[in-house]
Amino acid sequence: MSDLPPTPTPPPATPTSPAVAADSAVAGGARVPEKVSLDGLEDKWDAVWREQGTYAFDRTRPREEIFSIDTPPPTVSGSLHVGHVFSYTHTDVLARYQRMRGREVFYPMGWDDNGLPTERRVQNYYGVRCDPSLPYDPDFTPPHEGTDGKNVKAADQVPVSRRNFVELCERLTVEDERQFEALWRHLGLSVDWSHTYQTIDENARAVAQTAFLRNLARGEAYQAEAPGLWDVTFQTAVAQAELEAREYPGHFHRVAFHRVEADGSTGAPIFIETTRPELIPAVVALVAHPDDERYQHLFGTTARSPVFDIDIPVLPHPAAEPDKGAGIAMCCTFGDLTDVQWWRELQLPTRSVVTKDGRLARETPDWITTERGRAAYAELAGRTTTGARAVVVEQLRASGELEGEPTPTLRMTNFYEKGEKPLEIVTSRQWYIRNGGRDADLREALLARGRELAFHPDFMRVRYENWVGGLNGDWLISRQRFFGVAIPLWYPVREDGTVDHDHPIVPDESALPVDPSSDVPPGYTEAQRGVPGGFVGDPDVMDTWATSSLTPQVAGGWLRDPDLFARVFPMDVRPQGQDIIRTWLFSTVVRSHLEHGSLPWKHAAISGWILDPDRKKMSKSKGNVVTPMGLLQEHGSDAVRYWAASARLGTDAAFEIGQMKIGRRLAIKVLNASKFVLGITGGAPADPAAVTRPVDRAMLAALADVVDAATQAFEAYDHTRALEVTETFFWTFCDDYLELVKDRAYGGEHWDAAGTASARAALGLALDVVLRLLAPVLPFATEEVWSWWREGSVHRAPWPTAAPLREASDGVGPAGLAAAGRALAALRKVKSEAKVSMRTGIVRAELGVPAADLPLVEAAADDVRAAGRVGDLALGAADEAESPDGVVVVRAAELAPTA
RNA sequence: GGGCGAUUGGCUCAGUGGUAGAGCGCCUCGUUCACACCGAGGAGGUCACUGGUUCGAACCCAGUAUCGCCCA
Repeated sequence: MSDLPPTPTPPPATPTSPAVAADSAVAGGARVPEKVSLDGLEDKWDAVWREQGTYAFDRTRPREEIFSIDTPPPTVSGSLHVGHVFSYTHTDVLARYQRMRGREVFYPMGWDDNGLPTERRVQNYYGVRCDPSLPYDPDFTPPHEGTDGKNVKAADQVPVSRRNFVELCERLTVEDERQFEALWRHLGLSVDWSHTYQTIDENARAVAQTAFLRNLARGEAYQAEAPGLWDVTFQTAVAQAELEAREYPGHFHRVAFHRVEADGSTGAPIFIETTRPELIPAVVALVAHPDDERYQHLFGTTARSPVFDIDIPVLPHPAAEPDKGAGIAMCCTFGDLTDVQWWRELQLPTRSVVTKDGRLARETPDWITTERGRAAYAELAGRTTTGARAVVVEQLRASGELEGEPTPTLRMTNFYEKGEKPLEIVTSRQWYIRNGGRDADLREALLARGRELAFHPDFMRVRYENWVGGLNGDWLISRQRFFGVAIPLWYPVREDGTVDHDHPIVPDESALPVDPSSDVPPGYTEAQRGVPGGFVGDPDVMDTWATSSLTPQVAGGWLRDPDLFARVFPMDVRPQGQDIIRTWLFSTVVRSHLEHGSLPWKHAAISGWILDPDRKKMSKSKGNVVTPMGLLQEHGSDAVRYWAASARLGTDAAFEIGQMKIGRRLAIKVLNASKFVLGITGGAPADPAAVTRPVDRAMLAALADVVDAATQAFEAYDHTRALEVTETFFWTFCDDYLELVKDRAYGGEHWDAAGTASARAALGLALDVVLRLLAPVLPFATEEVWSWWREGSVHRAPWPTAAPLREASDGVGPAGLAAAGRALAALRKVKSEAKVSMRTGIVRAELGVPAADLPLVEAAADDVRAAGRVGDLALGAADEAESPDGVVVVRAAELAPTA
């Protein structure tokens, strides 16, 4: 009985509503406004929810009663767009359902202010730039406070310490966060706003550094000097997950290498094709496929490079592609990842010419020994790769070692996702965390975690598996950037002034977070920074994903609040976009697996894209974004939420104003139908035992089925199905049931009291249940109606169950409502085709009802007669011939004369 | 090149073996006694294509095409 309405008590005054003064109190205690409206409900109810702590998380509840959500922290320096509203609504709908099911929902909100976007924004807003070598200045005042969007030139930016930079970031993002919070509140997210975090705040830094140090202690984090992808614009190493392959135009150059005979003389040319002739000075081998007939005789011999006269071996390797170019390739250190593979597997020497700024080394390499080679290189020194390429092509042409003219080509090239120049491969010392990319056992363990995780929709798991299966190295977490969580290490400086990277100095966990550029390691003094016998701080920061991969720990209070953490972790669900399965989702699984030996959550709810009308992904760069707040204000939050909730997880959805209008219509209908029902029942307690009429019982039986279907759908993370079945029922309830019972529910002398009581009780029961079913999607309209006659929030009311409705329907099936509805439709059709008002009376009508439905319609005959305004209604059984489609046939109807 | 998803009325989408569905839009009409941010009725589809399995296929199987995304 718990979800039947309790005895209503007078609702509390709601001074926030100007409509209250005009409320009309009706018998039974309901206070329904004369005129209902959606306008202003967002502000009204946000204020009430805030004041009442409706969504406050009760941390005393045990783990099994808690539903915890690992909310995606939006990037605060970016702007919110419709896609955010879309996916965050999916999460909120789920949160509200779980809350009504009795789970205490842990629903925090984070702000992602760590990383490159914020770095750029702070630079421009305050006119500063981060220089980690500087000491912290507690009295620093930035040169600007907002620069109206103008960029401050790098030369004019004042260098500040990392700690000062972080402080400015926190200052700047306060305003961003206020605006985000205002939007989320307006949208109706049931977040507990006392649980917020920033990915750069002290707690997040402490968590990220602690996790890293523990990875280090267990051998899961390590440093290596190795060739890696490098962005020459940002001058930082880039991880595999940040790659983006793009088509990039170039030219194939057919270039002659030369066979070196046993006596040292050069012989026949060996032609290779390359798009990067400027790397010829870095050549270390020629490589062909071991089975390639054309080059069998060359394997094991020596070849000499054009122009630079570098002698190199000709070697077989299966990664060479016989049908690509000439089938034999030059291996340089390093042109691409295949070069790295050859270099590693064939144990070739390292001859690097491209430096970290994307230019060729200024010193002529010592492996170029001939005079013409050294002269040629001198012309390249210090040039960009593009500039050097043009020079080399001229040199090849001059020496006759270029065959024919370069032919244009378009090939896939690796870019940093935020970069505009192709990535180079540069050797540097970097930190890595093991992620299974170089370890089959770990990879298998992480794949098993993927199978353990419930993806919604399930097929999204494939993306995880593809990514994990395709990893070709560990996770590179160090970045040569300035703003971010510092790598919490120092290194001893040897007496000769060189840095001893092999013996990092580790802070105590209790000291975290630390900034090695301004904090001093244990046992040292600031005076020893950078001097022989002293120390230096690691200048790098961690990849932003190295912090984001710990959002469950950051939000859940790992380290700082073990009691809370034990109650919320592992979390129940991670909601996120499909685009960051390989980054955010995967890296979070890695960290949790390594640190906790478990999944970070049980479910992953993956939202799709928002597509514009041209089926293109909506994005800022395409200039087709809509301001979310404007959208909410124009259509109403419930309407926009309805649109979002109409799209299933994992499915791309069209940005459709029309769908929002439908949502708005539904929300208004909820207000109006509720007003009507409460106007009749007065909000009096609905007694299930009073429901005696078959059609009333049938309606409740149908509603019971809807409750089951909606509940089942929500449990399967299918909010769309839940909404659909509820919405369909609700419209039938309004269009057919309300019309059928209207007259009887009003009562009057021609109705017996029991019939009127039955209708009123059924209306009251149904309204109560339907509001609760719709509450997750339409939190404002349902709360508004709830407040008219109930105490407390509908969002803390228990989710309905079918059993009490079935009990009230007393064994009557759900078919009676639809059958009576079809009879009513037949009468409406008569009027519609006669082009008369629905209020027109029918003196006499005879309906042919399919035999199976006949008893059902007969049981509701009084209601059908009243709703159709029929004086004399005759019902007969229609056979297959008369009604082949099972419709109700009008055998005869005599319309009353219109007034 | 590999993988995943999609292809159903003008539009947006449901529908996983048993006589094609919804909403919007459209057409016709009505109405202010819950609802004009309204109501009623109607028209409209050989379910992308080709084979196959089956008594029966939008649905299962094989292949093809187109679109989108992910990975090479």
